[in-house]
Amino acid sequence: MSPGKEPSGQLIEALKSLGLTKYEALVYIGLLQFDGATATEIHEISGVPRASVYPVLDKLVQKGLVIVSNTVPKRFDALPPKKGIIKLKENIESDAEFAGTELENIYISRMCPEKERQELIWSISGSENIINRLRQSIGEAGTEIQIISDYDFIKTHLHDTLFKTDSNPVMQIITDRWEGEVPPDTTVKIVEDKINECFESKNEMSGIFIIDSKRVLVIMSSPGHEPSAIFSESNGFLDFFSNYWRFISYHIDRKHTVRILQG
Amino acid sequence: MSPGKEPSGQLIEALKSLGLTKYEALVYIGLLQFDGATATEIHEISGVPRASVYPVLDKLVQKGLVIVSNTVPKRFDALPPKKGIIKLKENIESDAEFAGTELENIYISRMCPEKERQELIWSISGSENIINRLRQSIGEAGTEIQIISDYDFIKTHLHDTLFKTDSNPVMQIITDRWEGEVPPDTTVKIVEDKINECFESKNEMSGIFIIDSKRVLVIMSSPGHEPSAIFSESNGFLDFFSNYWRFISYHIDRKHTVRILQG
DNA sequence: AGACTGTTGTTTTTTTTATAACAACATTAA
DNA sequence: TTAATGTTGTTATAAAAAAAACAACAGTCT
Repeated sequence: MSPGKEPSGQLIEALKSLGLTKYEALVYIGLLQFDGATATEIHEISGVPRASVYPVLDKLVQKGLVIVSNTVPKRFDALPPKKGIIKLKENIESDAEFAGTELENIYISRMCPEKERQELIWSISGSENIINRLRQSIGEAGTEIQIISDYDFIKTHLHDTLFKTDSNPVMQIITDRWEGEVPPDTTVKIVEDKINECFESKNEMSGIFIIDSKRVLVIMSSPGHEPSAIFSESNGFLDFFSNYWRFISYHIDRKHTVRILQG
Repeated sequence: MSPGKEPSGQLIEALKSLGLTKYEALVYIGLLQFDGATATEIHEISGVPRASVYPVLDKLVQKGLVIVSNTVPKRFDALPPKKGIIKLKENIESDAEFAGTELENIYISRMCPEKERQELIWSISGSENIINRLRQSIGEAGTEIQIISDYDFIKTHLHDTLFKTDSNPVMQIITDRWEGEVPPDTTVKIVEDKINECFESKNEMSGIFIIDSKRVLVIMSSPGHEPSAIFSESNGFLDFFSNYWRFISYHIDRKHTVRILQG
């Protein structure tokens, strides 16, 4: 029995996060390669110690990923991968549902010092988390959105969000270029030369987003590091960035070649 | 800081299967109760040792479930439960997708001694797994389905499947009663008295299903035990149950009051 | 006897959970 | 001012639990 090439660690990790142990993953993978194998064959294919194969198979049967023949020796048959994955996800899904309602109960009865929270400045790490928070804030915008950001970022992460706001806020966008349509109620200022000077030079900021003059999100990404962002509703913070925005807006009108698009 | 009532073990288990550790779950739950808490407060609410709170929070931040203020002391804010769960599921979903394609690759290049497998008899445990396999077999039926089962079972688990077969097989059903419509091409024999005698008395079988004279699935459920089933394409097995079916069918016509419905 | 299956214990290893100690800083009281 | 006290954030390390690995044995078949 050739052991086949052993499965990638990544695959096993993936199966682990679906609720299997390393052995369970190995045995399941082994069974997919050789449907109807005996315990000893599984041991040989998967590299799992023979004595450990039995309890592991028990668990897999229990989880409904494997069925057993009642021959001697026993033979085992694995659910095809698609169905197997669905089954594993089902188990997780039901847990997720339970946890969801349970946590919601806890959440609605929480104590929450809103007053002070507002003055705090929050850090967000990881580009995905930043994008999420940003999209949410833009989606919740009531009247006004101010943006300084390079177009690549807007295009890849924000384009749809900007068109899909419920309350049609007035948007002012300062960026380096623009493709396609401009959203309604929107002014796009395109700084054709050296946009970098404005916000990408020293401090590595790659974007400033001010929502309803009430919330700011500033993205900072220095090369090499994970991108991070700060988010606040603090007045001081807001004043600073509102001023900064006004300053930039005024500055580029005078010093740069600016093209204006109206939505 | 009142510790609040401690979260149910079930909730923590659910969150564990979503990829959190016990501590991570406790801290997240704690933060939901008291948004914007400091590490020490979290320790007090959640019961997690203070020194352990920090690395746990790191991981939660990493997973995008928590954001940090840059005050001193640091304050922490949890993603609301709905979004938190979605985020956790996203991580799992991407793993599931990866595992799915990866396993599929392994699966298509498997070696599979079909010849011998056909002669094996497989055991399936757990009612859900049994139902799944049964529904699949019925769905794949080509020409003929023979069923002996009590109507409660058919009604709760099989009703829709029987109406939705692609290839309109001829169906013969022996049962104890029937409600509503009868599927097309179907003969239902209703044994009005003592159906138990046929298949529920001693051996505790609660159903026999023969598909295309090619596969049999026999469900056995003794009270107290988990229901189990055997499934086979073995000729000997098939012969036995085909004969059994014929025997029952003949027997009840003569000894019992039978009502016949035609679909 | 020898090869193999299925089972049962018992280590070893790894991951989580728990405790302890420390430096940095702030607050209070003498 | 200094000493005493308390708090935060870190680090190291011990204990416990879960997984993984190994060893041994009885039964079965050849």
